[in-house]
Amino acid sequence: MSNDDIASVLQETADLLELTGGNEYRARAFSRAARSLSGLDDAVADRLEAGTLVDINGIGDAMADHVADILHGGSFELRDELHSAVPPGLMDVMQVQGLGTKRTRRLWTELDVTSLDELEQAAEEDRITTLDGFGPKTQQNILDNLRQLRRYESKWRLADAWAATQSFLDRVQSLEGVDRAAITGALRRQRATVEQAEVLVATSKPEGVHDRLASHLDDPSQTDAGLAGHLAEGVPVQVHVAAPNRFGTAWWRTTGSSEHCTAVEDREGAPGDHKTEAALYRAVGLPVVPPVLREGQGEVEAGAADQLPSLLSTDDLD
DNA sequence: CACGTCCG
DNA sequence: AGCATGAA
DNA sequence: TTCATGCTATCGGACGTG
Repeated sequence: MSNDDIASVLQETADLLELTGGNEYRARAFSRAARSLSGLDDAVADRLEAGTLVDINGIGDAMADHVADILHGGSFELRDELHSAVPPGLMDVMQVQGLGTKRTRRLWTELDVTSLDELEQAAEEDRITTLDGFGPKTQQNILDNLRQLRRYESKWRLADAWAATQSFLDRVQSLEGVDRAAITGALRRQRATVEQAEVLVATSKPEGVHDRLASHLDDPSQTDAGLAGHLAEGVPVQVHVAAPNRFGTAWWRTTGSSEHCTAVEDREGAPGDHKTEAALYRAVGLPVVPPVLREGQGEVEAGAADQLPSLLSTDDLD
């Protein structure tokens, strides 16, 4: 449990307090405590141990107790109480840009909006403008921002998914039977957002590898080409398993995009088994196409004409 | 223009 | 809720 | 040291509303 994790529980409590119409100054106290903790250099757990938590601005005896509870069980009494007093969907409503605790509370109490769906419906039926202080622009902004939010729900930012996957890889690579493990899929293509992480594992003796991999995943399940589950950080992950002698082909195939793969296959048909991507591209008469370019945007034609753009790399920095 | 609300 | 201050 | 009391609570900019 990182400092930021603890801080977000406190901030959530502040929001819940305002959402339920509680004392706004009490809510601010939780906000301030959250801010102090997220900007703290040392680990909160250490501070708690040393008893120096109360030295921090905005943290007194009561708040320190709450923090201890959070560290121990992920939550604390007040927060649990407030949580059960608020419809679960209301927290989603607050994620809409332009909706804070005040407006969300009014939508809830005056229009019975308790979820994104109900919010959308209210806006479409022009009911939001019936509220004092909510005009046509506000209603339209709500609708726009709600749809914007929908486009990114179940999407992970590249950097977050990448970091989570990397720490999974670090553990997986040393597993018995794992010759090699690599990031693949949209994540390898460095898409700005990804729906899931994908990892390719090469193994020469598949027996038992599935189980060992599964033990590092949350809610693991068997799939056609390997297994699926969630990383500790909550990112959905697809683990593909392949024999080493066709690692290159599997890596290429799982990296995609499907448009890129189709474009390659349109030249020479489906590639055979290759150990490396370099061998695969050589076999189809193309230079190795960097993963970021494999989007089916003409990179195959460009490669065939030896016209691939040269990408910037960290080496280009002074 | 004054006020409330949201955001960072 | 935190914090400062003063009393028990 | 503990307890009781009273005072305080981030802030500036942007935007929409009436």
